[in-house]
Amino acid sequence: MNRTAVARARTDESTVREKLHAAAAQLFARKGYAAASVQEIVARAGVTKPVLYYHYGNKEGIYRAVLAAALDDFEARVGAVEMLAGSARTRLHRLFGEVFDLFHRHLDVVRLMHSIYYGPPQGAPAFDFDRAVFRLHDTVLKIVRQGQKAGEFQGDAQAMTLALLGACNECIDLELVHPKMAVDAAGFGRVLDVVLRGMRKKVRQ
Amino acid sequence: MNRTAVARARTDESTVREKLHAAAAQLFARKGYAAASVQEIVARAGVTKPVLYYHYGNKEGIYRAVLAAALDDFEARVGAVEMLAGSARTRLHRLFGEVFDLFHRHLDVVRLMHSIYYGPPQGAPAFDFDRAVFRLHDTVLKIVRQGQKAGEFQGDAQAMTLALLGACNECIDLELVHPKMAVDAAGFGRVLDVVLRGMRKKVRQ
DNA sequence: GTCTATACATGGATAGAC
DNA sequence: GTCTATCCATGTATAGAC
Repeated sequence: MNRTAVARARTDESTVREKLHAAAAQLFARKGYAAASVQEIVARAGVTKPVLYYHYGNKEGIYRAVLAAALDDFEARVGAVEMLAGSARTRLHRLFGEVFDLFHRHLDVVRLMHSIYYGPPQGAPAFDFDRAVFRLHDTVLKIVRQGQKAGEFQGDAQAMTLALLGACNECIDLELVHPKMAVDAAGFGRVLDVVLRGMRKKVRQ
Repeated sequence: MNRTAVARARTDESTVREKLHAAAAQLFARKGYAAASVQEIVARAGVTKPVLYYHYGNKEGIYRAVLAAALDDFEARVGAVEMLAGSARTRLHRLFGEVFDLFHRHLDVVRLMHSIYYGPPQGAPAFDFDRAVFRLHDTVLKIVRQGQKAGEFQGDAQAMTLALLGACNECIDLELVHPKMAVDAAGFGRVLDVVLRGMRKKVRQ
């Protein structure tokens, strides 16, 4: 039984790094980069300032660590759904269902990323979100094109991709701003279906 | 010729209030509320701090003035398009065309509002964006329902409204983040058409 | 690795002269 | 109405002891 295992076994104690990471994630998400102070982060983690600077170098360091961890998680999810079988329509439903669900369970982090990505740089260090965003975009576009080749869809692939992503973003945004009025997974499915209906190829009846 | 007219006639001089307003609008939009300092605002306006506090009370005062002016402008536009004639499809195209165009010409302000509305409260005073957002949402929903009654559309009115708004937001967001890849008005029209196609009622052929 | 104490900068806001 | 000078709180970051 080494030292790490001993530390892990204690009461509810995780390592200091983990506590700092968790505290920073919550505060950055709830207050934004500028408004979340180092003082508050260390207070919530139950340590003092030098501990944070020892482990993460500076405020920017722990900020990057938090964002990177969240994005890695997101990419792993998308990657997992990417290689499923089935019709293009089914796979798009699965993909967006997964994304909707993931965002739904991490609204705070989504809110933070959203404001950093789309909003003015609020004194926050630049961070590369594009990799993850492009990943999702390209995955959707790929499935749409496969659907075209298979004769499922017709129309402008880029326009269809944007319409699909827009439907997803709109439902997430609604949840961010008016949780009471937000749609659930079924409601999101109906919004998605409006778009999918506009994509499908007409068949002689 | 009164005193105001004389002041207006001078070189490029507008009133001090107007210069402060313009400087604040730019800086809030480019840096966010917290990161835009009073010092920078007054420097850009070519005056000193007490002037700002004399005219607007405090930082929050000029911030509210900037946002209120922008929202009033937006609501006036939506109101103007609201009472047009034509098919539901045509009116939706006109409405979103107007909104897309307006946002396009004020990207900085849109960016600011976006981050305040969807993002974490970055130390910024609370501000009521809901009035304007609901206004657009309700206008779209109303036209959609009229389209249903007229036999133009079929389906879930709420889902269709969200799909339309999502298409619009997606194109604006794209412009905010990747101007190079952004779609123009025609491209936006195509995205809108994907959704509208999914809304329309099938006719026997 | 973690603490106390502190240096140092910035930012919001005001007093008081003009 | 506008200026100069200044107050004071907060925030990032570090020195140095343990």
